[in-house]
Amino acid sequence: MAKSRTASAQGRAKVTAMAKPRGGNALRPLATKAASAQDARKARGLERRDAILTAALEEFSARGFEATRLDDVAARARIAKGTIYLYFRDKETLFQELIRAMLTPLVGTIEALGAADVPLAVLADRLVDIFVREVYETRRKDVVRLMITEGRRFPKIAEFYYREVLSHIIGAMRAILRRAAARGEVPAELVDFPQILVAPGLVAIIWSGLFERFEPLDVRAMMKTHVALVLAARKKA
Amino acid sequence: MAKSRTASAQGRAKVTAMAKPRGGNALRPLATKAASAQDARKARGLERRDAILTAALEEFSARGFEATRLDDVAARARIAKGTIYLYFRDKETLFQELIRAMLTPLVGTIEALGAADVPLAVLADRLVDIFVREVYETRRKDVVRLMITEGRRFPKIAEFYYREVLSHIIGAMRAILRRAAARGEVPAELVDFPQILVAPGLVAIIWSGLFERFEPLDVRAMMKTHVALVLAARKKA
Amino acid sequence: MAKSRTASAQGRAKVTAMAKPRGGNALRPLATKAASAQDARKARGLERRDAILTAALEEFSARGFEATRLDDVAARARIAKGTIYLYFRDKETLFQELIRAMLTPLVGTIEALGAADVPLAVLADRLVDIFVREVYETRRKDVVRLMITEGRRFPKIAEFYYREVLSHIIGAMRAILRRAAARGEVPAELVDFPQILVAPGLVAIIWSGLFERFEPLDVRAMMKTHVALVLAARKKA
Amino acid sequence: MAKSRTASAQGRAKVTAMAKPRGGNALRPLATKAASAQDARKARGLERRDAILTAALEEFSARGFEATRLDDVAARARIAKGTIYLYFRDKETLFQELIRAMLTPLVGTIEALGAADVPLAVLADRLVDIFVREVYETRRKDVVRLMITEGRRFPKIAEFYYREVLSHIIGAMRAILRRAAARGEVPAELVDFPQILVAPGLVAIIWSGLFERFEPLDVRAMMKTHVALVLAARKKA
DNA sequence: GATGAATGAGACTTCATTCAT
DNA sequence: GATGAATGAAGTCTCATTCAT
Repeated sequence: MAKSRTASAQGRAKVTAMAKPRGGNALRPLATKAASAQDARKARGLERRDAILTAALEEFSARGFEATRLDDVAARARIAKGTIYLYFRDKETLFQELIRAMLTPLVGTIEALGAADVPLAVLADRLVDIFVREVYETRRKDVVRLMITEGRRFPKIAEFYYREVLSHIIGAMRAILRRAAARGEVPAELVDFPQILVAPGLVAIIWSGLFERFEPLDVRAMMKTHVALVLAARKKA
Repeated sequence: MAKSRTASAQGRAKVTAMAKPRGGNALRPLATKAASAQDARKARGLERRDAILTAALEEFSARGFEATRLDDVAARARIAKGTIYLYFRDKETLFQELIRAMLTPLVGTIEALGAADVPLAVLADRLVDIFVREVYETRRKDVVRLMITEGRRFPKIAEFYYREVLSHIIGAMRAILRRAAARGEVPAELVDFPQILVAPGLVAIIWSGLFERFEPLDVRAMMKTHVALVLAARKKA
Repeated sequence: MAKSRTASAQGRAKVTAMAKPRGGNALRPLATKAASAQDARKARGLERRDAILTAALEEFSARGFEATRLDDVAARARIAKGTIYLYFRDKETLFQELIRAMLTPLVGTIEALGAADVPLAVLADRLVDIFVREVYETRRKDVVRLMITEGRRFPKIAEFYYREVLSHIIGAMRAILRRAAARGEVPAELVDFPQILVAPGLVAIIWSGLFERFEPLDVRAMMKTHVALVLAARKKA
Repeated sequence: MAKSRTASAQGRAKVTAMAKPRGGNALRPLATKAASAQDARKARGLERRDAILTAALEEFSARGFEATRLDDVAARARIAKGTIYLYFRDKETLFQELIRAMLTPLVGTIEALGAADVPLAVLADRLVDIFVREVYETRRKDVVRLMITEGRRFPKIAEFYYREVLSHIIGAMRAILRRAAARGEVPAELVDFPQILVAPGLVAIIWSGLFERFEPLDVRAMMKTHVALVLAARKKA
């Protein structure tokens, strides 16, 4: 005589209609105008794929992997349930592809950053700006959040994320810190913990999802403060 | 194919095996020796409750809320599945009670800290030590992680956590920072972002769950480095 | 806009109520009166199991493995769908257990027959009788039919059937034929093809399922004729 | 995210690969050289139909009706899934047409046999030979097997099979037996059970699908033994 | 005619919750 | 209080069938 699984499953609004999958998003570079009929079909397919990924991101972000129903993803993407399976083997693959698709483009950007040999003060400002504009204020924030919240149950994704994204970020940070330390801009020990540099960003992402409504957080200001803190420590050395 | 439903339920075998719910855990202050038979019964009940909570923590931590089966919780607690419902209304309540039970004791400790009027250098060491010993190296780390990973789907818990725990921590931190700033120990802007102080701790918790296997992290060292960073920034002011 | 999968799926009557799972059937030797409450529970469980097996046999026989819905099996067994999974891992296992449960008891009987050293004329009569009474006129006929119709998609069952049942039957037949041939009761070549002895039985089972309505078949008479044929051939030798 | 649905469907690529529907198979008498363009088109259509039927036979044989996916049939026939529906109303019709197409040509052959007035010894040899060469060693064996395994769920096919094939075979056998009995070649009772004559053939077909791998069976030898048995019985009369 | 992307009904299976014992 | 068998709602995935191109 079970009635409903979890009370939290209530109040889930049926998605009746959604905005047409927004034009140029980050899921795919840019589809040049399709020339032939075959290309048109392929383009249509990619469009669908993107629509699914976009819908999936929203649902997964809102409810988490397990609680998300493919029915809802389909409704949000304005397609039939079965269509999802034309593009993704199963729910798990959809999730993984989502993470992959959203994070892959980041890698290039990051790599570039590590290479630039400019004063930390300048670079830090740039980093903060990129983080806020390219991650925090976009859907990528949700992907990072998903990574944090679901990563444990998807070791493969965690590995992918570590290998393809995080290790690069960490590597870039370390390179930056090493040069900064050499110039006396930061304490040498910091080189061992690039995570410290990233920490406020992650905390901001977590905070925004859980506590924003109780106490808003000015991310940019926080990160600037943090940067200032790091830079201020140099004098000591 | 005898239909004997007649046999009365006399000699019902006791639960095959009952794990002695581990001695002094953090779920309950201390059960003073039960005096009367009634107390004994009550104590037994509390023991059960604790066993369930402990088992639940392990399962929830390992799989997340949705993916956790009460079957497994019951098995781990060495009780029957139905018994869980004698102590908790439903799965969601169990989860909430778990968070509550584990985090409540923390509050007192934190409040105390905010009050102590000692140099930040001393206090910071103490805080790091408490965090590592009382959170990071205990199951409370898992609770914090659960808070992070599941909080979004349990606004009530997020609220409880914010109200009962986080706001106190933040408040204490702010008080500490205010005094430290007054003494010129830290830049004044830091008072607005106590989150920065906590960030490395959270990052460590997340890191430990996702990437430890790829790249281990020395939490204590990282936090000391962070503290040093914060303290080093004072000179500037 | 798919409408329905297969036209043949129509006209499937909903099983609203079924006769109480018949008393002493072949699925289980005999449940001696349950003594304790625990025994009662166990007995109840076996009863359920049998009810499921019985219902499954009927559904599988009527529609084949794939076309059978566990929903219907459950309805026929007067239990909830989920209950099936308390007794059988999945649909396939249910099917296999069904075959196993029904055929296993046969083995003993067969072994006994091969041992008896009596004139073929006598033995053959006995065999025919056993086949008709123990197989053809019982649900075991359906099991044999299922073996024939589904065996190809269940190599494991085919193997089980061959190893546990068929090879014994064939072996017994061969032993019987060998002795009969030695006595000059049958041509020696027959020893190489015990299948010939069994063939009319199988054909009868197939016939009964497919063509009975067009042209009834008197199994017993056919088998007697066949036996007579085999015995008549002896004179030649 | 280009939305170019504008491109017209001009140069649609032809099917990647088109298997030359095996030359002279049994599905169709003989396609006389197509004379006009219209005939060519029709011939092309028949070719397609045959390719589908051939593919269907293989898939149905391997997996049974329900478990066969039209996707697989299409892939095997090297056509698009939708094309199947240009030639057959639905899956069930495809199945029925398949049986029909394969069995119809047999009928003539059988009728002829019943008419020949030769000694049973001669005729029987001929029958065995025809069975082995025309059925057992061809795909028709699979059709007969399908008839046996799926017939129950397709009463219409069973009826067709009985009416168009089986009754003719039975009739022919009966005629043969009647004449043979009149000549004293077989016991008179056999006339009532022509099934006995066919039984070893069916058993061989079943055996080949299920147990061949455990114990091979020499069909021709078995059938010869069986014929010898039947003929040997005459002396008695 | 041919294609194959899209659809959506349907079936298996899981598991939170209940309740007779 | 405790048990664990039973329930049935719900979700994932499949695949026959349709239809725009």
